Amino acid sequence: MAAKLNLDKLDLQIIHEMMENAEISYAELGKKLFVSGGTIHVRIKKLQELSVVKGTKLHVDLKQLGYDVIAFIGIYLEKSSLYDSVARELQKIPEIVRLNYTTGNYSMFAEIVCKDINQLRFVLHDELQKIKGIERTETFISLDESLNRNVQVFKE
Amino acid sequence: MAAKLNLDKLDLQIIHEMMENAEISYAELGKKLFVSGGTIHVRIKKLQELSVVKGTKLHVDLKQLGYDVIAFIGIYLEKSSLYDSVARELQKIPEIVRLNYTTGNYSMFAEIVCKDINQLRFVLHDELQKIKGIERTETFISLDESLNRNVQVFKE
DNA sequence: ATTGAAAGAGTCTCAGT
DNA sequence: ACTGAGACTCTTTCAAT
Repeated sequence: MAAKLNLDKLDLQIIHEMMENAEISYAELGKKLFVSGGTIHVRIKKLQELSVVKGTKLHVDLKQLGYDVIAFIGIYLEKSSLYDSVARELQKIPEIVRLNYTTGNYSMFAEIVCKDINQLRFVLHDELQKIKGIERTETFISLDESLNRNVQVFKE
Repeated sequence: MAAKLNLDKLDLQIIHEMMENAEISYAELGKKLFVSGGTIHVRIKKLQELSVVKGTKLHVDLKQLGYDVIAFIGIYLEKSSLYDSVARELQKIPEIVRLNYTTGNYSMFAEIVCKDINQLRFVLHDELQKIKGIERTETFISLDESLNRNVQVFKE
C-alpha cells in the first residue's frame, strides 16, 4: 500500500509551505526555496500525479458561521461486527464530520459539529438513538480548542 | 463574539463549493451559481475581510507520506486548573495536532499523528509522562477512518 | 531534473448600470 | 449590488541545458 515514493527535501518543503498557505505563487515559493517557479510547478504536478497532493480546500472560521459546538462521541457497539452498518447510518447525519474505528474502551469514535447545544441534543437523542447496534454513547463537549494544526512533514 | 454577519445564500454556496475545491476559477464557479466571475470575486473579498475565510490549505494524503498511525488520547489531569500549563507542554510535541478542553470523563482530549507505532509509543511513554499535572491517559488507536469531511454550510 | 521565456488562463480593478 | 472589459499576475508548456 505505502509504495516507495522517494520524495526529497524540496518536495517536503513545498508540501510543508502549502499545507499552511496554498495561495502562494510558484515564483514566490521558488524564491523562498531557492529554485525557479518552473521547478515548483514540475514538483507539484508530480505530487498530484502520485496523489500525495489531493487538492486545496478553503479554510473557514466555523464559529463565525455560527457553528459553536464541537463534541466528541465515544460509541459502544453491541457487537464489533456491526461497525460497517452503524458507520453507514452515522454517515447520513451531516453533523457527524469524522468517524474512526478504534482500539480501547470505545468501538468507534465520532466528531460532531453543531450550531448550538439544542442541535447537538437533537442529534444525540433523536438520531443516534434510532441506530440499531449502538449500545450507548459518551459525549465530550469541547469547551476550548487550544490546538488544531497539521502534521509537520518537514522540519529544520 | 459571534457578530451579525448576514451572509446570504450566495456567500454560503461559495464557501460550500470552495471548502471542497478551492482551485475552481471565479468564472467557472460563477457559471455554476448563475452570477458573473466578478461577483464571486467581490464576495470572496468580503468574506476574507470578515475573516470568515482564512485562506486555503493544501490537502495531502498523510498515509502516502508515511504517517500511518492516528490516535486519540483522553487525558486526566490532577487538577483542572493545570489545563493551561499542560496545554503549553503538549503544544511543544509536534505529533500532537489537536487539543480540546472537554466536559465529561477526561479533562482534555488530544489527537496525535505518527509515522508508526514506535513513534506513538515514544510520545506516550517518554514525552507525555514527563509533563507535570497529567494523572493518566487513555489511548485509542484508529484502525480505520471511515469518515472525514467538512461541515455542510449550505444545503439543498 | 532545472531553467527562462512565451502563450494561455486567471485575478483584480473600475467605470457603467 | 452586479457586470464586463482591460490591466495585470500567475500558471502552464516547451526548448535548451
